[in-house]
Amino acid sequence: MEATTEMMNSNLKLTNRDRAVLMKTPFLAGLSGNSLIRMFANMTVVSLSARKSVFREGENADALYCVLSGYVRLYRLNREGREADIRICGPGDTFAECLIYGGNQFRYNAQAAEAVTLARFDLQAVRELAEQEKDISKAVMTSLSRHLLSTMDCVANDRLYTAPQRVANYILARCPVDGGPASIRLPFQKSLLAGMLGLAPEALSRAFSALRKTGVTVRGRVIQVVDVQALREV
Amino acid sequence: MEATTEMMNSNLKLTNRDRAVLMKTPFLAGLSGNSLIRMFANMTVVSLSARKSVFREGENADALYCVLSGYVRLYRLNREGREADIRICGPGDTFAECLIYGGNQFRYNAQAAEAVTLARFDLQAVRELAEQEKDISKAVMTSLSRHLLSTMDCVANDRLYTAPQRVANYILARCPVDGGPASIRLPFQKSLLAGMLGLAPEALSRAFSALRKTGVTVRGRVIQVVDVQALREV
DNA sequence: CGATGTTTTGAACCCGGTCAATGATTGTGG
DNA sequence: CCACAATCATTGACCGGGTTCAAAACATCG
Repeated sequence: MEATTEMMNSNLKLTNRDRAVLMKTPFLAGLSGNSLIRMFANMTVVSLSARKSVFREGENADALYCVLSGYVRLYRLNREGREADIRICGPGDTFAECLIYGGNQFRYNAQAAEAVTLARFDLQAVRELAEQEKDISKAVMTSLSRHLLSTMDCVANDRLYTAPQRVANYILARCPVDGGPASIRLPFQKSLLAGMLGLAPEALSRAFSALRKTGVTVRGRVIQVVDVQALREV
Repeated sequence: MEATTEMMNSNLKLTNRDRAVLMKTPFLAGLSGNSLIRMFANMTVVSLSARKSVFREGENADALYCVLSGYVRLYRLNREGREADIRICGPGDTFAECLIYGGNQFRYNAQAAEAVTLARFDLQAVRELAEQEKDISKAVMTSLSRHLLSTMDCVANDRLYTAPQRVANYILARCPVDGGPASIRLPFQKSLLAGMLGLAPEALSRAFSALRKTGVTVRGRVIQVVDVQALREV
């Protein structure tokens, strides 16, 4: 709408790093050279600054996306305008791929949680490619399957565990070691983690302080765990 | 384990009704005659009485299922043994299809909520068919997409709405009319609906009585709505 | 008509949301 | 490089929705 000078929707060439991310996603990994070329032919690179909208619920769906860098929030609104995150997509994650065979409208809002670059694939083109090339349909199925399993995990986590337990699960899933001390660094702001776990930011804060007695210390984005095994007991 | 005399795991012929259900699922609808025959060749019919387990989390995944009649609960357990439903599958629903390209172990428990008959498809055989036949891979993608969208709906519902609102949503989604009075019949026990909405049975009961003042009356499995439009305001 | 399983209701409790105020970080322009 | 603004994170107080446990009312089925 308004003619701002800030960068957005600019079509750029892939950097080497972006290209490496792209090749490792389930969505493109394992494609033959030919399929890869055809996918790239229907791809554009999109850069968005923080808080910009990628698309909104109800809009006509013309593309699916793959995150190259940064994080994207998928969320839905209720009538009063409260937001609930459905998924947080980071580098390598694909979103809106469920629309290849699932309808023609976006079913949720997508917003850049920070500055992001995305690979944008034309939906209709991917539909046609998936019909023709077996390795592409296989990649779509793999991507959909993973995505579905993780969303089912999300439902189960919401329903089974309390806030401190969900935070502990998150930390444990990212700890490189099986026992003893560990340290991880959050790849994004805490408010984003809160939404991802289905919590208000305040609840995440309280969960962290509740975990202090289990040997979890948080300073900025760095989380240190005294004993991974002990955290597993929570 | 024990040698009971009750019917279970008996391989039966399809009834006409079961066959009709099967042909309308996204998983088989739209298949060519040839693909259909090959799918049927890898299918067996399984009957289970209420509360019997179809499979358990962690078991080696060798099949996917399509519900022909009755309802199946997909749920997960926490360490203390509390259960949380992830999905309720009714006639025409497919489950464990995410394992075609998503791993070799069941990721949740599946249990017959009542007497059920299921179509059981060998997972490895479907994998191979999906590689060969384009219409089969397309059916798999369609099924996965729908399933994913509905699971994302579930996350959003859990996070956005209160118990009475979720119940109202459930009723509204099943009301044949847009306004005025309506009446629907629950296809299963209330405790199953409770789990489906992420509630304890008591909470569902209270939600129903909270909806009385909005013109919702419940008698047994029959739910009557005075004014559908009014219910939409909740 | 008992016997078993299901639903409802009541009471107590607790988790997490909301609001408000204070601290900590980050970013920006002088 | 510092000072200020803006955003983000933490903490406290409060409240409400939902769970849990226990008991009573209802259904269902033999």
